[in-house]
Amino acid sequence: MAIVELLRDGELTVGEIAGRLEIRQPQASKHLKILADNGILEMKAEANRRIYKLRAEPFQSLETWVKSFEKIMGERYDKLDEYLQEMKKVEKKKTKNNKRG
Amino acid sequence: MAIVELLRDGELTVGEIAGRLEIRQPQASKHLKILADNGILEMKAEANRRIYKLRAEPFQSLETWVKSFEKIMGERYDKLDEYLQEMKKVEKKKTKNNKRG
DNA sequence: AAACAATATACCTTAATTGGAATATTCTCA
DNA sequence: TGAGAATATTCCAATTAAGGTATATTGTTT
Repeated sequence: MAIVELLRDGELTVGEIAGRLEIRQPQASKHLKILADNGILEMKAEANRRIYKLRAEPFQSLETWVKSFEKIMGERYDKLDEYLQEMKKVEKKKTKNNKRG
Repeated sequence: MAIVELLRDGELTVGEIAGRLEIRQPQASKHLKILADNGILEMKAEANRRIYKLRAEPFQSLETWVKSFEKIMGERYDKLDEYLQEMKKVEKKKTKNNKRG
């Protein structure tokens, strides 16, 4: 996640990433490999540098995924709200019959 | 993630979650606790059942986060595109002077 | 080719996560 | 109150991920 946040501002080499995150170069390489293998990052080789940057696609997919949840949760809230309205009516009736409100 | 996907369709008790995901009840409880502690789920106690459901907020935050990336990546693409146009012009000039194209 | 720079890999150690079985807790119902 | 149901907690083993150091690889420069 730190790498993803860092690359938000633009592409960087492995060494720059390691330096800014204060991790060692092999750690940076390992995490970058995993992120690239999973399609989060893309790499271009330039001389003996490897420049990594974010890929757009996973973020688009994630947004689609998140939106699908928000849609469903919104719908469910409507149902719950209706239900709660019903409950209030029932509660009032009960209260009338109770000694304490 | 399996629990989150499962709860997409509505709230469920611990036992139902364990059953549908084919995990044991203690595992379900542990994962549910972590998800609830981190604000992903909310729980309501009903007799001796605990009913878990998704909370909307983290999904909204996630969408905001994702969108901020898409916005930035979109802007960056424009810049990169301009840059690439410049590079093409430079490459053509180089090619004219090279023995091989 | 030799020295150097940047990065990737391999191997090992340590930390964190996950899963299992047993048990404690809380609630219901007779 | 006692039995049973549903869930949480504890303790332990196993798996997985992360971090370190050394070294291999690739490219550059002289």
